[in-house]
Amino acid sequence: MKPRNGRAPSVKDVAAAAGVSLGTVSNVLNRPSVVSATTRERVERAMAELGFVRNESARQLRAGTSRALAYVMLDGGNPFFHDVAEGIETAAEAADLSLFVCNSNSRSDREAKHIDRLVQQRVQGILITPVDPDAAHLAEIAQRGIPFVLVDRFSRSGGHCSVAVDDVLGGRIAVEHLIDRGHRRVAFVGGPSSIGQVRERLQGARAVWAEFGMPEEDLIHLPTEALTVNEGRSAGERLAGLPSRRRPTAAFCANDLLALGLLQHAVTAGLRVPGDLAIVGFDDIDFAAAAAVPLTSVRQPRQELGRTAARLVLDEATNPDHVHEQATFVPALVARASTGTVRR
Amino acid sequence: MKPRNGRAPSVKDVAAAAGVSLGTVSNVLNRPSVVSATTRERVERAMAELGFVRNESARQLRAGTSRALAYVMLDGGNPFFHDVAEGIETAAEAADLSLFVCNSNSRSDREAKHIDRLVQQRVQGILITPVDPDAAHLAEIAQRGIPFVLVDRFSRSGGHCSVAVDDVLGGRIAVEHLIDRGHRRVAFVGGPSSIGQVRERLQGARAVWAEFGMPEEDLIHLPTEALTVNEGRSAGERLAGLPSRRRPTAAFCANDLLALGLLQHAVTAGLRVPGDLAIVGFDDIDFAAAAAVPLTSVRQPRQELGRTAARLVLDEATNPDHVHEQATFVPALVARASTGTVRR
DNA sequence: GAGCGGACTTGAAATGTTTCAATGGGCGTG
DNA sequence: CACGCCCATTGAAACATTTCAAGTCCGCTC
Repeated sequence: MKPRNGRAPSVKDVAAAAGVSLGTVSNVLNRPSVVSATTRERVERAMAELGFVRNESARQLRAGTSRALAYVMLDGGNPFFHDVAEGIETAAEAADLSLFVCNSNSRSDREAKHIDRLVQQRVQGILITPVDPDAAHLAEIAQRGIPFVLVDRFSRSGGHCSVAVDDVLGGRIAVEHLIDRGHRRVAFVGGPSSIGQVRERLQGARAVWAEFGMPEEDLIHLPTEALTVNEGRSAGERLAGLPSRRRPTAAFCANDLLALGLLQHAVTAGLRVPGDLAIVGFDDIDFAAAAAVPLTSVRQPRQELGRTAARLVLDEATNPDHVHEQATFVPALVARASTGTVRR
Repeated sequence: MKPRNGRAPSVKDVAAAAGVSLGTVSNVLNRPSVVSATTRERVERAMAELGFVRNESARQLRAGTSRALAYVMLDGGNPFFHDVAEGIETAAEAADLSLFVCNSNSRSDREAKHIDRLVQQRVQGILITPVDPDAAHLAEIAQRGIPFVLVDRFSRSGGHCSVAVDDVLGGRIAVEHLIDRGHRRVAFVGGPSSIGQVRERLQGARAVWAEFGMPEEDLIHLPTEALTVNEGRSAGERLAGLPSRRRPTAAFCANDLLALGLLQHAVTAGLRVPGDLAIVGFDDIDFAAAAAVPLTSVRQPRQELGRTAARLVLDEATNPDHVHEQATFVPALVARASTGTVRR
């Protein structure tokens, strides 16, 4: 490799070094089959010697198309989103695209900023788990004609693709499992209810509760400010503070982070899990199975969620006959020790 | 906003709509102060009407400089790296740069592919926690003149900046803490030893063990294949399989994921933690504190690691007098319940 | 030996910005 | 009224690539 002289070598430099024209170098790069073996080799040697690397900006500017997809995730601290991102990356890799992963950290302004940049980059498509699925800046993406898929959220309008799990059903199977195990007083831990997921999981829980003829007041909603471990702990405190006649024997948490926090508080407070308090989480992140008392959880097919979302966005990007699709997955209960015993 | 007609509007379209020249539109974008209030307003209105978004490729091509930094992380499944990424993002945001986060997942080929793409994108700088700090493709980045910082690894050669924690010291304080708590037989859980971190933490552990005059064979190395929860569990099995005279009363794990796996196995096997087995982890990820038995861990200043790395890479990118720097942070023990009691 | 066809290669245009020297217009000053 | 100055705007060049119509060369056939 030649010593750096400040400027990165361009196709022009390569062409000069190899004694061919610009067009030929470009052909070596993009249609190697049309150039003869001997020139190709000469050009490739020149590239190696100069340390040539194609300038993607210029390529993109001329070709008009970028080689990247983007995923804007809601909470980088929640492993669930990582697993989704892995699924997307798998699909992107297969399509020979880069994936830019951004993290909005549940902040709408950060989300908007990321989107802005991605649109400026002219990414081929945007996958997003939004802070608010009805936000104006989302509609703008679609209007702009950028392929775009909601991940882990439903599209109310049908104006774009979405990929999600049936959360109402998820709530149902979680609570049905608890009823099955003999619990007659159950807490639902989760909030804020501005999050659609939370509302729907609670709705499913209430529906099945009623169907089993249980009194409404025995399904207690413990609201939280966010879906984090910390909030789970604090919910634990509130739960412990309830008068014992009203205290639930089981809790269904809106996600695994809450459940882990609640579990920790319970253990610290000397409660046995599941003896004194059974716990069900949601998402089935790896840490759920790895908790000191392995956590029963409602599994979402995380990787597949990501792969499907990527498939949809690519279809929208390349297929002129694309029709928007709302992919729905069915959640499944994974029973573990945290709900292990049947109450007498 | 006008209806889409296929092509995204360019500065040329905006100029035409506003009745000004190209240059003026560009000035509105880049040096708003030099253009008069009335024209600026007219141009801005035209932009809004047309839904104009600057084409970043073209900007970058002409300006010669990108507006992005990249972090290639080693293991997206480990929250530690997330926290580092958050630190980097904070700094990037302050400098008004985008951050591309890539995940090599400990695979050298994926790492190389990511780097390749980043170089093609002409990112301003690359931060990386590499699979192998001596890999050839790392040296190439530097040769190419791209600012570049090793994160959570030491630069042996000094040919670039690095940001890391003193792992030998980390190993020392972990084991000293255990000795302090009265443990006389301790396991070191971690591997593969191709990872520098693992070697150094073990080295620190051995050093302090010897200094306290403990017999070498009572510090038992339980090697693992990776630093994951699963490997922690399997180490737990091997540990339980040891004859009781040789079985350690405490384990120091090379990271928190291992420690969480080990903790889980111990609890499942009916061991009390810390009564029967004390556990110390490393990194102090949030899940460590959130474990059912809160985990004692050696804390690394994760966010600060990231912020410092970003600072260094930006300095290298902008300051002609930049000198490479090896930033070293001091780890600190965070004692929690998993090592709670003093053995008589 | 003229003509033809195929295999490679060339050269120029085009992509959407930024930059910067040059231009124009208005206004105050002498 | 001429001059000079300043402010705002303009127009063209430059960035590194891709694309594609046109060109060159070569060997083969009749």
